[in-house]
Amino acid sequence: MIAPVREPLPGPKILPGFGAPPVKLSLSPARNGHGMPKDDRMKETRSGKSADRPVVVWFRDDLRIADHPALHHAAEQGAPIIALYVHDEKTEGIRAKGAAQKWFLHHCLSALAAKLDAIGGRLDILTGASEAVLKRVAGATGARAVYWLRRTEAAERELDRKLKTALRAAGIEAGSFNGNLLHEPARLLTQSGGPYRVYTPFWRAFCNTGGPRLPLPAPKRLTAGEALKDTVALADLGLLPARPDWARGWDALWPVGEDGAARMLSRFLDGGLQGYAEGRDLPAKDHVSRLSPYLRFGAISPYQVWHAARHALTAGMAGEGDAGKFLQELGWREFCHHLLFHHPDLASRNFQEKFDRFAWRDDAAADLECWRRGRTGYPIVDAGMRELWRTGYMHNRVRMIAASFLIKHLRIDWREGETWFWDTLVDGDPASNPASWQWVAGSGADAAPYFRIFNPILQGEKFDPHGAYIRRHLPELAELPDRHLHRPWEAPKEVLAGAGVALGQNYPRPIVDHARARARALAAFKAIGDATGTADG
DNA sequence: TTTTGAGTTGTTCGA
DNA sequence: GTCGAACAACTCAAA
Repeated sequence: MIAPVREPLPGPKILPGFGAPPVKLSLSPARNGHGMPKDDRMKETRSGKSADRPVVVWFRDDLRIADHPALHHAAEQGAPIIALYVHDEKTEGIRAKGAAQKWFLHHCLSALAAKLDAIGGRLDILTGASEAVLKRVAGATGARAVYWLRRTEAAERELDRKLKTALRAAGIEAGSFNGNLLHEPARLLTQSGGPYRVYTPFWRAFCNTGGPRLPLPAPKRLTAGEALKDTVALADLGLLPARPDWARGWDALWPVGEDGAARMLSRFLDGGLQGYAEGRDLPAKDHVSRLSPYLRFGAISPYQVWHAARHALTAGMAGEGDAGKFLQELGWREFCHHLLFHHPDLASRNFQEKFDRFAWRDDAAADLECWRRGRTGYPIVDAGMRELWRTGYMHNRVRMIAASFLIKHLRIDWREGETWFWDTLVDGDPASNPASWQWVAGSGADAAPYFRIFNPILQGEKFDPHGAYIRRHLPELAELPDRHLHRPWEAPKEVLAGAGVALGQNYPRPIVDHARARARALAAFKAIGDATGTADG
């Protein structure tokens, strides 16, 4: 069980605006489907023997050495390797990482550097606009090739496309590999040739593709290329919070890098997977994998996770139902990336256009702040928001409850919630975060029906029946008996006094009444449903 | 082409 | 207390 960090945290770290304007992109042509670059031709335009010229491996959201097709391919060639990370805050349209993500990123980079060191390599860090940096490095070192793993975000793909063109024009091989996704979003399509919009058919189609390849081994030995000029120390990137250090204690929650990911994985397979199908809904229990931030930064690959779970199943460590449910969660990660790939403005724009008419409240700043701080008066919501604030993580079931509350009870635009999660979650993911928020809002593909409005009281009673999760994160309510814990405002005065709860003082009264909020939400959703309706009430 | 069945995670109300 | 139906209509995927 992971103990919470009791450190109170400071105000908002960053509140970026909603995403940059969508970038128009041309889809790259079909690839060969084997994770290999589609153009492997060697180009000899520089002097010197090809084998002496270094290969640049550009690390991005794939901070590992095992099961890394780009590194693997480079290492097989025996050339000196320049392992490069570019801290890019310059390229336009690339979404700035949230504060909690930066903390996680820092530690992944640190761990990757150590991993590379141990096999004779070296991680170099540079800052600047990626395209310019890569071109400069490739030119200065006389690199023969640059390899990387593909990403999903539109601006990043556009960057990669431009870089690829520029490198090839300069006679340098440019190879992109698939290593972060189990499927190729451009290739897994419906029979009519379009992208999937519904999860179940997507998953069925994926399962019919024959299953993911086996993970690649980490290289045993590398030769590091010559040191680069102008490299930056990791500590100087400013990824860690300084004063106050709101992440104090997080290293106990999140063991770093690939080794940390492996520990999390085996902890989960040993203890959490058995009973996952039911246990994953109980936030007080430890039946979730907590692999999301590691997958987000590529400290572990989905191939490694997939095969580990399959192995646990065949070894009898888990039942078909439990393992299947867990694999499906990997499937949801794939589906979210599928959606982002085909809908680049997923984070900024309603997937269903009719939601552009939804009557979000624009005078709700105070309620939004209550939600962020975990002061809504609904214990399960507040416990989740405090868990997020203190640990950089929130249990999946509680994410849905908290998100539903913001959208439906407070009628605050889902993009406000998405932005907050992006900044505060260590696993803030460019695909999963917006896709999930749209799913809850009902504006997404394959969305929840409009009438599915979580009752925060019932959800608490159902999934945290003894309040262990609430007590953990809301110590001010810890002494309340179970039957009043999920609705303290209904508790008799003497019970509240006996538990040391002073409503309105050390714990807030509900900021909205559930029944009324539900009725208003239903009306607002109904209003956008009318084809001719104008949702101006 | 047309048709058909289905769609992650809920709640409330009345019998 | 338990159970089933109602809660919109629509769009997607596949037959």
